[in-house]
Amino acid sequence: MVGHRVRTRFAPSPTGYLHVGGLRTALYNYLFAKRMKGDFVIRIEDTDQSRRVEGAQQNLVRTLEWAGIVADESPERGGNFGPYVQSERLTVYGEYCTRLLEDNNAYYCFSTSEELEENRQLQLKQGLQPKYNRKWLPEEMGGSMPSGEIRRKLEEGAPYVIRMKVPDYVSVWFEDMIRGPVEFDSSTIDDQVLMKSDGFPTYHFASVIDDHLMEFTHIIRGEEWLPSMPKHLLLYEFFGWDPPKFAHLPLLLNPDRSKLSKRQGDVAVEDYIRKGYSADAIVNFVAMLGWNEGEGTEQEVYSLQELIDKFSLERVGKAGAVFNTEKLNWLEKQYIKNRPAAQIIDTIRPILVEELDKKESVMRRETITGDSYLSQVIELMRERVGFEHEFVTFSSYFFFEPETYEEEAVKKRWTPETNDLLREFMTVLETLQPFTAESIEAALKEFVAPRGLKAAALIHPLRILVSGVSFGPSLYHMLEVLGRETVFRRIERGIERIVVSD
RNA sequence: GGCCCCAUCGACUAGUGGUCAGGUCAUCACCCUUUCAAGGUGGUAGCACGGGUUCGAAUCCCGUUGGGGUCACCA
Repeated sequence: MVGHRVRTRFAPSPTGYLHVGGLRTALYNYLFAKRMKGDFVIRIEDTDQSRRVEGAQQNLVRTLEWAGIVADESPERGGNFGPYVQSERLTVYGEYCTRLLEDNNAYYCFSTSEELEENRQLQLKQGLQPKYNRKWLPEEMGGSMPSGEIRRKLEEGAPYVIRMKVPDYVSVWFEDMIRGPVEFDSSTIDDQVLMKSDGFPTYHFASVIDDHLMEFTHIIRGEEWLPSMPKHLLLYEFFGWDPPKFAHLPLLLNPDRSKLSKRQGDVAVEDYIRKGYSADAIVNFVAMLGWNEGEGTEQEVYSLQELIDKFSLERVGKAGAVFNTEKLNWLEKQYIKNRPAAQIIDTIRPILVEELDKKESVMRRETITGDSYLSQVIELMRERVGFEHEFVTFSSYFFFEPETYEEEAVKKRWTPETNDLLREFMTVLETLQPFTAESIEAALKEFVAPRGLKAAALIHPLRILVSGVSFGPSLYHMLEVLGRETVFRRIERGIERIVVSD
């Protein structure tokens, strides 16, 4: 393996959406491969036809690519080690299975599921660890089944599975890149099914064969696979292959520290995309769940390229990490604060257009969907939104007339004189040249001073009339962006509609 | 239950024998301020426990406890 080009893989089964844990596994595989100037491969593990979901494979790849994780080899891109879908590699598994059979490392098993279950219950009742009873282990392999009986069943066409013969009492050892040395005793392992009765291989069998044939140098996967390491290692031994290096990643956890699962929150990457999280933030966040650069840095925000430059398996932690989205929210804001306006416009304009199709606005559509207007809105709002779509929804008053006026705020900011003051101030605004934040501010202060009023006496009512709410960006800048015409319209309409309850 | 993995603030973590145990998120207070944010300053908060080893342990060893994973013809 030394000196070979690094090759890693992400091997999901196409059963639905991309799990955030899966995203992290894929990401670490990708980062490691790219860091080492190697190849990252996607292989589809569809050996369970019953769980197959139409379109899942395409969705998986699409979501990965959304995150910036692009495979060098995959079912859609091809490559020199294909096919990359296990259901298209059945003959390969058949050949290697035959080899195991011939070498007496595997055997036919005709036990029915009912029989197996019965046996399991019996062992449980006796206080034993449930384990296959090796009923069909042939005599010549140390079992009690005569070869004639096996041959008879085969000729009969009886359904069967093929099991690996796990040697008794050998110890299996390997060095995990994250956990260090791990040792197992073969006596605790069952004779794992390698080929199912439908002719498909099990995960254990197919993945070992493919990992070898596809020449992966490093297998980076979730910790839930650690207990099946002895089976896999034994298979490498049976075939006389050098196993790749292994790294078992700590799990992503629910708030209660159990394995991250549905029902305790969203686990699909697609869920987070739908909520408005960006690839930048999700990738950054998920990368930091288990990995960090180490001493000497306080960096929290990393681009994908920076992650590639700095990633190493040595700095992956061993303990599980709670998937707590508080920090993800903060990261999302960091990215919004720094993202070029043009890029934000690309994502919010379609959202805005959709809104405008649903709900008419008195504002000129070409203006409010234009680059110039939108980038002004973005600069005013980027430090105040949590998601990009909030540029449209949270600050809808930049696009639509306010329909209601925050009741509490009106109550707090209105005095009996307020409306008259507002009307007077409008005459000032009417002729103000130019209509800019600076000139509005100056005019307002000039208006207010001789009357012995504070600027706030006008500022708050103006904000409420124009936006409907008591919070938002700098009032002066907001008025400038909205423009004189809109500001006037809203003040006039607002004064009529505001109900001042004493 | 067997086997395996893990254990620093509420969360993510730095730390590899000598640190006032550091940072980020969240939280609290204050500052800034027309509001809301953003920003700034400060605070609350942690080495699961018990034994060793050592002049000295968050760091090394053992045990306990706790948590998790896994024990399929699913991956």
